[in-house]
Amino acid sequence: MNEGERLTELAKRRGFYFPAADAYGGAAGFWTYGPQGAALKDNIEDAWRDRFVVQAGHQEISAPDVMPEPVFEASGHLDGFDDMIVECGECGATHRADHIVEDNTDIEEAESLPNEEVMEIIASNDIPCPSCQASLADEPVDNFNLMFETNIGPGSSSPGYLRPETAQGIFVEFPQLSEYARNQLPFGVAQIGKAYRNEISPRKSLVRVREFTQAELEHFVDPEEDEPPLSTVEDVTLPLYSGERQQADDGSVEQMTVGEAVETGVVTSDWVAYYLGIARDWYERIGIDMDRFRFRQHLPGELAHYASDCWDAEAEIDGDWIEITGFAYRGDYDLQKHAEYSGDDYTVFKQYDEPITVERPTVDPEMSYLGPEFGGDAQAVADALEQLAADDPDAFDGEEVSVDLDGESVTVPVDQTGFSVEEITENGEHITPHVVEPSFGVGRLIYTVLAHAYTEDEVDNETRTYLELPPEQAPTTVGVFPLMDRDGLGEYARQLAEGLRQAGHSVTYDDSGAIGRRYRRQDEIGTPYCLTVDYESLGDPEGDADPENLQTDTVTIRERDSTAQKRVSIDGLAETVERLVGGELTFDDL
RNA sequence: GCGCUGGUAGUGUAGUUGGUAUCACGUGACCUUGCCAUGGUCACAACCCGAGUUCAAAUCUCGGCCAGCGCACCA
Repeated sequence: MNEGERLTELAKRRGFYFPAADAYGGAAGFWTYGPQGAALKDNIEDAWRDRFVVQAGHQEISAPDVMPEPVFEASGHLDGFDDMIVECGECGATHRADHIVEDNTDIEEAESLPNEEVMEIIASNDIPCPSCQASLADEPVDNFNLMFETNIGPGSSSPGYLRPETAQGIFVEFPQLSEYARNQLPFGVAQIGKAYRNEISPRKSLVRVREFTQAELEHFVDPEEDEPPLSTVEDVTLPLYSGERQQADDGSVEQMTVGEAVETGVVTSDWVAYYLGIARDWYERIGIDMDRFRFRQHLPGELAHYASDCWDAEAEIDGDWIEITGFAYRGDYDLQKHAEYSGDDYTVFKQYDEPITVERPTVDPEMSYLGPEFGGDAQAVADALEQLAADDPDAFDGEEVSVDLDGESVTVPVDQTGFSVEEITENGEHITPHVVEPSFGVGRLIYTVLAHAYTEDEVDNETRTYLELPPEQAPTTVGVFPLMDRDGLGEYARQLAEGLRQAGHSVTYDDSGAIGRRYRRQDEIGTPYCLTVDYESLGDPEGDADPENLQTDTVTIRERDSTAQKRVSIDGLAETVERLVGGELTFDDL
């Protein structure tokens, strides 16, 4: 079994995740998180929230999963997510119609052409099926949209779509969100939520699915003035796999600090570099193996149309590199689009330190002259004069001024134009913010964390499987066991478990079978600590304990990774466990 | 979406001249067990779905669904 298979088996057996609706044959690309998986997902989301919202001083929102069509017309998903496909009647292979047209003709951007035209181009150019060379001349060109479509309300007059990314829910609400940020750049808005893509072929359990959770941050910045606090991350070492490195033969990763990456220009955007640094430490915190991790730069050909520089965080599993986060500098693309399509204001007013006075040439044409002189063209002449004043105020220096009207030059006396140069005080300007976007795939993070946490070792000549999860991420914090369920050990342990639960810990109580078996159960779900109530806890002088030195009201605490045990007092135990989980205390300190 | 391979208790598996299913782990109960999958007894639990062939289908045929891999796809 390879890593992925072992993980899938463990995930199903122990309740991390499994195919959804299996009773009805299931549906490809949909997974249910079981009790352990849902808890792990919550913990990872909480850790993300802690770092990218709370510590970063950003705000979190929750937008709808369904949005009306115009949102996706503006975002470009309606066209961009809509693939033109043509199916070969001979071999049945499906191809991107626009791609084969681009490959076989001089036409670029075939995607923007209507389907019928693409079909005609295929026929008239005799483009064959790339798989079997059969003629595609009479094959219809169809659309396949990766977005799930639905209807809002009765009938089909109001189409809606399940969002293919959470980001648009932030962009579309920018005017309101900006208001909440008191219109002060920079500010960040985060969202953790579901996104949906009707993928052609879901693969590799949680890696490519049709419904998934994204954790996205949209950091809105003033491109002219705002700088990331690079000094806080400049010494963080990044494993960078630049475009240049990818094209070189050895294809090796280069270890470089954030500071060096910015200085040498390997990462062109300071903002992206900043987030790579933040994210790298965060990945380590949630348990991703930094020896199986890299940041890969998008090659020029794979860059999205809106992005200038883009890096993916990738993790290695079974020799494959899986994208777990995309870091994009999206510029002002998204806000511009929504401004254009909605007509609303997606800018921020940026006040100057000092108001500035500018000279602005203006015209105030004498319409009672232009009207009789130019008739129906009078307004066009006035507009042309206004444009000329802005472009070339010197043209108004003489007695007459000429403007171009539909290729014809017309002349107007300057004294009829009302030309003047006004002094105007400007207090600031409207700018469209740029956006820096780290976008995390939560399911893929879970998959990676589990794969990297999966460990086997040997205890007393037996193979032991355990998940080396950081205590903070572990679905269950502590297992509580009586050594045996008799002589009051069980009652004592149940009370202990209850007390820990009331203190907010995620506790599993288990009195079934031998103690070793119970430890192994917890090992497999990554529970970092187990507490065992034994006879010494009760003050029973029988057995192993030194009767002269009985430590009543103590329990043993066992560490998952080392299987080492220590004896701790039940006084303040909830707090001790909390400090262990929080990393303020190590097991060795006990 | 195409192709290849596969689908048997919760998990991993055995099982082709067609006759209702093997083993292990697991789960539960009881006994044993004074700290790392103890031993014992008992119990629970499966042939992916549908159609066809047949007296009879886990087994043969067809279709579907699902999984893994390859191709394609991944604004």
